[in-house]
Amino acid sequence: MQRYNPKEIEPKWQAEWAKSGIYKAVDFDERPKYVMLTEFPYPSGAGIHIGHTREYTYGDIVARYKRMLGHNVLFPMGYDAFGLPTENYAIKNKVSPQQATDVNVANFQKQLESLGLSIDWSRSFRTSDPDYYKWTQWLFLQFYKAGMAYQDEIAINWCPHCKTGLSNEEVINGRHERCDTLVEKKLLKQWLLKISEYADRLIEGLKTVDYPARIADQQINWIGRSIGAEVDFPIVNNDEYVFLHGFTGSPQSDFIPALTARASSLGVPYYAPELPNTQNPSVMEQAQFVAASGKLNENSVIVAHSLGAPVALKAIELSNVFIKKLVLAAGFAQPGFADHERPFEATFDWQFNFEKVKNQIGEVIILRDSTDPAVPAERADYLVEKLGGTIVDFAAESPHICGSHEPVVVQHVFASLKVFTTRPDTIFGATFVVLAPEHPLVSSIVTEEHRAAVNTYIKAAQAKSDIERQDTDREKTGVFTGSYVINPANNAKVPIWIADYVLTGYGTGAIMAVPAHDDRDYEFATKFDLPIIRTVKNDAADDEHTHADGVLINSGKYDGLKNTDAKTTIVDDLAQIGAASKKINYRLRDWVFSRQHYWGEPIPIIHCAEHGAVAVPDDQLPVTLPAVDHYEPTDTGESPLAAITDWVNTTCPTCGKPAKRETDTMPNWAGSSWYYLRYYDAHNDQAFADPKKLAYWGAVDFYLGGMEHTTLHLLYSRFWHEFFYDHQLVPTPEPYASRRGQGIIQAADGTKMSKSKGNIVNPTDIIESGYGADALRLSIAFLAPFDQTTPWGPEGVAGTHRFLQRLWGLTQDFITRETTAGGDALDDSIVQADIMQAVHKTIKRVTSDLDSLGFNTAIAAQMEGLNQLYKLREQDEFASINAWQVALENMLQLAAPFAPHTSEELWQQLGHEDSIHTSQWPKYDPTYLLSSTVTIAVQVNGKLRGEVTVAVDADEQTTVAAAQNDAKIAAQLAGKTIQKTIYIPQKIVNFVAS
RNA sequence: GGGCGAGUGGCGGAAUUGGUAUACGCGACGGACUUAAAAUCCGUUGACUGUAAUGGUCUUGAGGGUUCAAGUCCCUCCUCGCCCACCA
Repeated sequence: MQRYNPKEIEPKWQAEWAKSGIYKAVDFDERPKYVMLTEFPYPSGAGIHIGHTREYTYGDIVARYKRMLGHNVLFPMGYDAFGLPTENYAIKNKVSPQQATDVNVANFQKQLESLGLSIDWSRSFRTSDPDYYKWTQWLFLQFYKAGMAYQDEIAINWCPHCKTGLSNEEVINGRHERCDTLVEKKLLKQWLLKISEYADRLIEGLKTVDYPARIADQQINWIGRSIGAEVDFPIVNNDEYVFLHGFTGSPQSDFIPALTARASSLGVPYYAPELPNTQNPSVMEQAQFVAASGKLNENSVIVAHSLGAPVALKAIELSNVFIKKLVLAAGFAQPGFADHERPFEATFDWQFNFEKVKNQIGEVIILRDSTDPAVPAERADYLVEKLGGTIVDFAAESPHICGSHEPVVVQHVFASLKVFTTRPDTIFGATFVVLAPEHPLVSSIVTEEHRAAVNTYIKAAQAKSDIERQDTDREKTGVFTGSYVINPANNAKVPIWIADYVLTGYGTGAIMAVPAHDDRDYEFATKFDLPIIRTVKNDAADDEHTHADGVLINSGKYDGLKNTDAKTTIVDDLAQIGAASKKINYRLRDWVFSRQHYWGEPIPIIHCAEHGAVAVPDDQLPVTLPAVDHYEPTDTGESPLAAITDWVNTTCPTCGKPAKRETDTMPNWAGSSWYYLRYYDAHNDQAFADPKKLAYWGAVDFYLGGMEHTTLHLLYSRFWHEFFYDHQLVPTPEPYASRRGQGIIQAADGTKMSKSKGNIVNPTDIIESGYGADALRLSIAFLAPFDQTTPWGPEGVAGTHRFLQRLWGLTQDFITRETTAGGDALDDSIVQADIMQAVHKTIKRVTSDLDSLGFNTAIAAQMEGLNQLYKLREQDEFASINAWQVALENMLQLAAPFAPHTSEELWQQLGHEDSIHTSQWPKYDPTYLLSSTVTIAVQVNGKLRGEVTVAVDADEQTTVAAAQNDAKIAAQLAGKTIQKTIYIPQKIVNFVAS
């Protein structure tokens, strides 16, 4: 009899499998396809750890199981090779990152092979291969060409240790997720991807895939969709308004009353004259009238409608004063008014000293109505040409901007502060507003009296780290600006404060503070003694997540309304006067895509003085990394590539003139955002993958990975894939049909495994110690449910090793048995049935456990089955040869996904020439499970008092009688009357007695 | 503060729709084999109790409830883990 020696059989079968290629996935095969994907590893210098082993063992078990069920399984593996750790390792060891990667990958590959994984290595690649990153660059350019990749100078997260910018997702609790360094803010020109444009799609798509709730919830939470409104709070200032009506108009016509109403509510001075001879106007006469009014000065905001425009321009020219702002609504300064007989043209020469007028106006806004039948669109272009300023295109309430509200006009006339709120129902309780210290309006609204205090506060806020600023336990701080806004709901004048509890990056960077219904505002109001007005009775809703049925109070005409209804009603009403609009905000920010490091994919863009950022043409891809000696990161926010002038200097693809390459590289999340697709066609040099192969393999059937990637890689790759789908690059809207996260393995004491604690267990050591890969795989899979975090120590391997030895021993005993022929001994029929029952019970359990990813219980079932077979062996010593042969074969097949080497070896020793791994998964036969008797638990008053064995088809009467007659039960029932008998067939009898 | 999940022997963990709690394994203890140890094999192993029986009582974080019957369902509370977090 051979001894069980995994050290001998494991390498033997690994070599054999590699030779026969049984794990190669076949493109376009007729069997149903199954893509089993596990996250590819980052090839660090440390080699694989126990977490890799857990993930890949699970993946391999599923891959092997599906293969035996008859699927065309693709179980691929590659390397996520770009990134900081390799670069750091290379710098430290004075080798190139390419060389370091070669060494590390070779080591990983060896270790992964020693686990006996059924990977199709022919499809392997590294993200740092130019053949691969050519397509990463090409795909980036698809984003760029679609306007989804853009450059912006923004304050980004900067890791001072790694000397690179980071995305929001890479910052955990204010620290870089990789090195735990406190993140700083740095103003840098960055490439960004517009992931925020896919916010809704990323939420909606989750409904179509099979993800556990905790993964879906985490992504939804991260995207952070908030439904609310933007509300304009007019700023109280020293503006003085002049409203000039148009031809045949008056201060009562069109939108002028809306303006005067707003001005009165603001309590600011305004002048809205009736111009002379409105039915037969002379522009010069009207302009002289305005100029002579004495109402024009440096605080003037002039609003002119239609013919009021030339009147205003001439009046400014005549008055010789500087005015603050000019708003022209459907204005013009040339002849050609399509709708009238133009009686005024004769009285006006249409000659302006535009040079002079332009210098007399601070700000010009030209409102152009797209539905205007009277004033041609070019009139506005002419005005901008002569006066400068900006054109605002919109569709008016009534053509030629003659509506009675015209909210767009109102918005552009009065300076206002935009806030975002999810609680517009509480607006009557908004007793102050708060700006983030970085808000762009701060410097223009702060009064001289408060400027010094405000500046001090802003400086202090900037000096604080994000960690400090986001510490919720910190006491509220803030400073008054001296300015006020008008609450548009009740026209109350409320103060503007600055405080760092308002964040610049979210919403509008400004809030309306409702201390009665928001904890933070309450804290602030209490500290600075600001008024608190309760406006919703029974309000349990501090944010949009809860929807209590509160009723409005202290809210004017809205009193008595349910607050959930008031949210809509109030916004709708405010929208009427241009003071609010519905708005959805997301916590998700655009993806900062630039890294200032060498070891990454160069961003394939060329900057030309004339043509700006130009995409590198497809035929010039890949833009390869230059081979250089020095590539250390700089502290300046500039990539080390910038110093390699030979590489940086190039020519513009558009004009051929000298130009410079983009020197930032991509984050290492880039290569991993599409790698699964490359496995479908790993060596294609014409496309990132052949569309036919993409169509054949489709979505990944099962993607297993780490929970820590939920809001990083998993979210990023879904975003890329959805974008690809929209651009007809991939056949499915979602990349992964099903996703699961495996649990974390902790050290035996329940703490995190870490280098510094020295409690890391190296899987290779365990394999080489003599236990072998099969025992290691079993011990990890047996440990706990696959998605549960659990402590692990190598002691468990001894247990699964024993199981394999027992499996080995029983099979060897059978092979070397002394009984030869004559397996049809007369008395073996009962044992034979027992053998088959034990095996088929095991087949049933293992199969259903595998279907539900119950790896640990699938192994327990096999152990129980084997224990039973050992007991049965004592009864017949392999007399029932045929039954034993089949039983052992089935047991080996059940073990095959878990212990591929041992099962293969024994399978072949039992006489098979083909691999067990291409054999067909055994099916359980229910007829073997039938038993002639059944044991029934008997309770008295709900307490277990005994059990009886009855025929499986015994009826209620027989069973209850048997239970009652059982000695123990009879003793319990003595002296009691049975009130009720509960009978559950095949399971239980319960006597209720007293 | 918000979201999600979990509390079962010394340990990892089992337990279809409520229906024999503690499967399977580790560890521990006892025994066989051995000069000895390892390995292997056999046995015991939730707690208390002791009338040693085919015994009794208790036991799934705590307390209450529903039910013939609760680890499982309901209510209240406690503890732990993960994710998010001054996101308006």
